[in-house]
Amino acid sequence: MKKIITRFAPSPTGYIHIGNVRSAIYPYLAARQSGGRYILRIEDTDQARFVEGATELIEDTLKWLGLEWDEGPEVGGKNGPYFQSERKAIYQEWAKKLIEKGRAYADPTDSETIQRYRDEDSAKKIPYLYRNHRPKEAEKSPEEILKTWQEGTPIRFKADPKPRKWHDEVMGDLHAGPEVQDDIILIKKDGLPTYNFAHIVDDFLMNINMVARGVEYLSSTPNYLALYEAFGIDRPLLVSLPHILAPQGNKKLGKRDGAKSATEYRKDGVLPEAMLNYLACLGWNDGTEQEIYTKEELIKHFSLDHIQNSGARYDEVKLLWMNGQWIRRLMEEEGADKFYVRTLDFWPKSAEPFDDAYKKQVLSIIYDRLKTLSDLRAMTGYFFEDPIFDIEQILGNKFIKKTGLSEKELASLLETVTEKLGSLDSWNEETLKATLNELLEQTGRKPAELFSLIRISVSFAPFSPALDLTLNVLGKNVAMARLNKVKEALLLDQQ
RNA sequence: GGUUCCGUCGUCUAGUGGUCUAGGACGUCUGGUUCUCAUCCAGAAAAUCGCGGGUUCGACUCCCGCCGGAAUCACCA
Repeated sequence: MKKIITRFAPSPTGYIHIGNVRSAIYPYLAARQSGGRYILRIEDTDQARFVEGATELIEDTLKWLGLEWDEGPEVGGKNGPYFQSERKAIYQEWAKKLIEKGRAYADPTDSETIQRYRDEDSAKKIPYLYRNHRPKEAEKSPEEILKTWQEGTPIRFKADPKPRKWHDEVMGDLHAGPEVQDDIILIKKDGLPTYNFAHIVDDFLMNINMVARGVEYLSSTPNYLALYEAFGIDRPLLVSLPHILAPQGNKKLGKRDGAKSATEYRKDGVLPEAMLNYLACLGWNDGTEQEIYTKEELIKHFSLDHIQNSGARYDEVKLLWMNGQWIRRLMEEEGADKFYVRTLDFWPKSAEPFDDAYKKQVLSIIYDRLKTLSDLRAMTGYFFEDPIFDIEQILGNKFIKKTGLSEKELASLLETVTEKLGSLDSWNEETLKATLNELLEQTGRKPAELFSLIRISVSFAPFSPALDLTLNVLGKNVAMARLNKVKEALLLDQQ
């Protein structure tokens, strides 16, 4: 297999939201699968849109997802620098090569004039193409252009418009006519290159042989092809990635739709394994019926030709399902000790004074009902502090209502319970399970009735793990105290 | 408007001319797991494969037309 050398080349204009993370994931998988290289390059040529700290945000996302890069910021590499703003001289040198070949020119036309061309063409209802307005300076000799060019004057490509065909690894065989090929800007007024030019140069110098990017670049591809041709260099494998669609409508998912950053999901208790799994499988599948993939499995099974060529709708519900799957899987594979470390930021405040051993116990009986780690906050409160006491919650419970028992009778039922549980010398899962079963027999109540009464008395929660497990973790003292409190309240309320 | 791309259950998808009276997953609904919620298990509903022609003994799969959706037409990436 050919070694894929590819890159993720984001612009530091803010966080990368989940709609864009796929264009980081797929090249990573392709590179790792082939034993190639994955390069991170920061495309910061637009000074106006530059956002302080955005690079760190991007790096953070990649690290969180486990997409480590072989070259780029922090790690360096032999083809650096990896910030385009530091490569200005390189682009200018390469632009000059094009001038020498007679394929580029310095264009002094001011923006008002350009706008006028646009308006005129639009009034005439003909497609606006700058090459139809090519200035006389374009006809100067290369020597003359090189001699007089100075920063401040943009450099434009001299298009070679003709029908072009190419192959896209996702979209298949594509073609375009000359009407989309134009004299694109190579070097801007500020001396920095445009994306259109910079990525061509960088990809070549960094030996990149596969470029994956969103479909929005499809219509610019003929211009890129013309540039490769003008330089006489081989083009890399081209991979167009369809957009991820917003939950509503047919537009691509964007920050306006509330598209969160990948790392925002980390705060919400989504595991990176689940995020990676979900995003990789949104619009890709290996032809089998497998749904859950580890990173290693993704690397092994990934293939470009199984990437869907239409947009995929983002479905947070499925992401959360997948996260639940991963929580269970990791708990069962890694064990509570190891998995517990991942949950440290997600416990309710009331859990702070408790030791790790106790929280691990809670975790191990509650993990299988978590969708996100942050569910811990809402679901475990009664393990750490006495729940808010509300007698109505007991009387209003549908299972307790079903018993048809009066408050006095409920109190006496609880009396039986506390007596029996209170006499337990050894408080553990086995003895509790046995005792609860005995109580069932002794009282003649249905499990739903008796257990609901006990459950609510100790938790005041709408649900809890199995009763024997819950009681065991709470411990005898806490459980007995709460049961007694409810019992007394029922008697008091009665009078 | 020009150009280009896309079109299978509500959603993500399998499907490369016959094994498709279209398979899986999420979601929904039903039942089971001698307690709740969830997990797990079993089952159900859910796609005239965008529409219309053609090629073929046979088309979701190939061809043409149409319709619908999207992208792009910057000194942004």
